[in-house]
Amino acid sequence: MQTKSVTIDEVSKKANVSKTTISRYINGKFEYMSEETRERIRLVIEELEYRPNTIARNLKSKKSSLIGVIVADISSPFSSILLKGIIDYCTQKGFQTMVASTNEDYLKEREYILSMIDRQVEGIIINTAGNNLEFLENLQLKGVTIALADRVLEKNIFDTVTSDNEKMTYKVIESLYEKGFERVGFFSETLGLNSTRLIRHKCFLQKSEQYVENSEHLVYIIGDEEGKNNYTSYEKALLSFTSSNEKTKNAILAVNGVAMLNIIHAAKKLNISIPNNIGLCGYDDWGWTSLIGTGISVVSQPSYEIGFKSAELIIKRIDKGINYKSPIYLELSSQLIIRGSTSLT
Amino acid sequence: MQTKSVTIDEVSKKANVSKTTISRYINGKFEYMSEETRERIRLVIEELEYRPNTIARNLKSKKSSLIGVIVADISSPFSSILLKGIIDYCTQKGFQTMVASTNEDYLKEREYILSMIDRQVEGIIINTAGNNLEFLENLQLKGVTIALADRVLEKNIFDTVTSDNEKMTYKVIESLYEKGFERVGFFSETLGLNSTRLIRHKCFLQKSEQYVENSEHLVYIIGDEEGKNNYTSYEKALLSFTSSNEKTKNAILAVNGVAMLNIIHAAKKLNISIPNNIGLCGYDDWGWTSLIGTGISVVSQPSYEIGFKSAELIIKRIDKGINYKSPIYLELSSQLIIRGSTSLT
DNA sequence: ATGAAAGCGCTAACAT
DNA sequence: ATGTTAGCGCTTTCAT
Repeated sequence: MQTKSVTIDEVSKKANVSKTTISRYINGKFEYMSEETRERIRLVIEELEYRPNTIARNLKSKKSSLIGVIVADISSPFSSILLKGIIDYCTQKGFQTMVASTNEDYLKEREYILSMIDRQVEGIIINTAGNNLEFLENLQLKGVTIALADRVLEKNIFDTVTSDNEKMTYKVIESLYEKGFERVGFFSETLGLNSTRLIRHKCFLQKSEQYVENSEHLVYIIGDEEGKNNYTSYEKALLSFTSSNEKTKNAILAVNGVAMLNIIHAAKKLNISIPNNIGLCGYDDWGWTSLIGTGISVVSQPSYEIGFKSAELIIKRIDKGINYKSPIYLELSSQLIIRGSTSLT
Repeated sequence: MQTKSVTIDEVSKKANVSKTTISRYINGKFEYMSEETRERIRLVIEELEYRPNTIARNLKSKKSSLIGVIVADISSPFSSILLKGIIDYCTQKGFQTMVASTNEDYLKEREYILSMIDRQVEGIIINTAGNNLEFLENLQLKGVTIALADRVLEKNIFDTVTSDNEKMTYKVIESLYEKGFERVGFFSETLGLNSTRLIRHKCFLQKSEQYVENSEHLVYIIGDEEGKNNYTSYEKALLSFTSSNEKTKNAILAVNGVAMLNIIHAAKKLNISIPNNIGLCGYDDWGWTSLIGTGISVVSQPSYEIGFKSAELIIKRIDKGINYKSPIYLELSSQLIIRGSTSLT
């Protein structure tokens, strides 16, 4: 891209020293040269506007100061906050980030990861689309530094930062039934390989058993596939849920912010009032949740902190070398925020 | 990071050919070798799991297939959609992206841009924090390929993709007065160097003159500095606006989605009903805008397309070489969506 | 305090 | 159809 750029050679000639000395200068090893030389080099570099070629330095030194970041869906607010956490920490530590988005495709995930390794990234933070346990394990065995952000794989294999999904899912369901709701439905897009959705789903089933007979039929999956509990739209699912038992007090737990938004849209279209006709609670506390109706109750996730911490973990791992001890698993706390959408009057 | 990686040398030895032939193979120049050799190389590469070192290839070839992306605030939904557009196009064209966020700091912007150039990116897409006209012009003169996304600098210097801010600002103000509002206030965070805010502000003043005497005093800036029209919080500004003239029908134009959200929060806190006590209209149509109250009227911006197109522009520029013709300026269309927040009954 | 020389892993001009 | 050779721009021994 540069028409022609200044190299270390030109600088060394103009400053009348060897490339070695220039190299020492740009690496801050001033002990190896006289005050005078140092100053002369400084001036020449300034004059020529010399900037070392990072690519060339990397090739030789094997240090790229690059962290790869793989997110499953860059357009979701969750990812953008996660990314901010990651980038903030990395920048602060002198690392740059390469970002890719897999659109929930685990094959793309593999492709992007390999491609980043080819670029000599020093570590990779992954918000995984799933299904890549073996693939990632192999990479780690080969010396690739990996950290998982938000979405988990088997514990004790990778450094992982996530949130307390189990605990909060139990808590939110308990809270709903204790408030007096008699049926709590679980609404989600296709669970797929998404660990977060899978965990919330599993905990939903487990916890619901304390309160209802058959929790399976309270699950509503919105997606394209055939199968039981499977609907093609939020409206259909919502209609099915509300009509299947009109005499009980019903509430919905939405698997994430996107699902929650879709449910609110569907409810509005169907003229179903929240919380008068149905209660609603979800995950993700984005700026608007308190403004819709009497406010939507949510589990507020520490998205930024998950990003920040995962970056911290990976950079520490890089600094100390890969084998200093077993994987670290961090579970950050979410917060249950109760608003009007779950009040029974 | 890799414990030790396979190089072209090992492959060439194991395959009993020269490095050149391997190089030809990995660059797809199969015309230069026999079917037999080709197959032999294929097998060796597979066996050794050889992957070419991108860093080394870049150093020699001067092609990094990397696009730098600088956004002003990565945590804003606007940026994340913009980014998605950029990354989608780049990925599709075989480019990878390096992302940095300046937090609206033009000095950081400079730093990150230089650092990306040091990494030999082939082009840089910038959502500029402002104030870097001269800096960027100089870089472009030196051969750096630059495209601006959303925020503009002087026209006809850089490839630029933005939206029709002037037109839509006129249109939204016209629409408000035509609906019967008698005073339209303009609410914004500190304008700073943000071209989008500055343009909307300028157009607000211009257009408002058609309808009111002194449009200057209808501007409410929320920020830390001292100065006229300057408030420390949205609540104070809102209170000042509403109380300064209680007999007229008032409406607010919020400079962007974030400001809009803040105004709604403030109105709620102050028990000011939208639109009964005050009309509201903003920019950015994020999923929730139709769900708050009777819906918030907005100018919906083509954020994804701005990202996508700016990536297209820069990659075309890269492919054809820097000087093929004068800068391209693209203004994509926004859409005015009228909802309940601007109805006068 | 400074430099010469040998690479890092690859590409490409120029053989043959 | 294949190889030799000379780098890309830097870092890093090993000398002096």
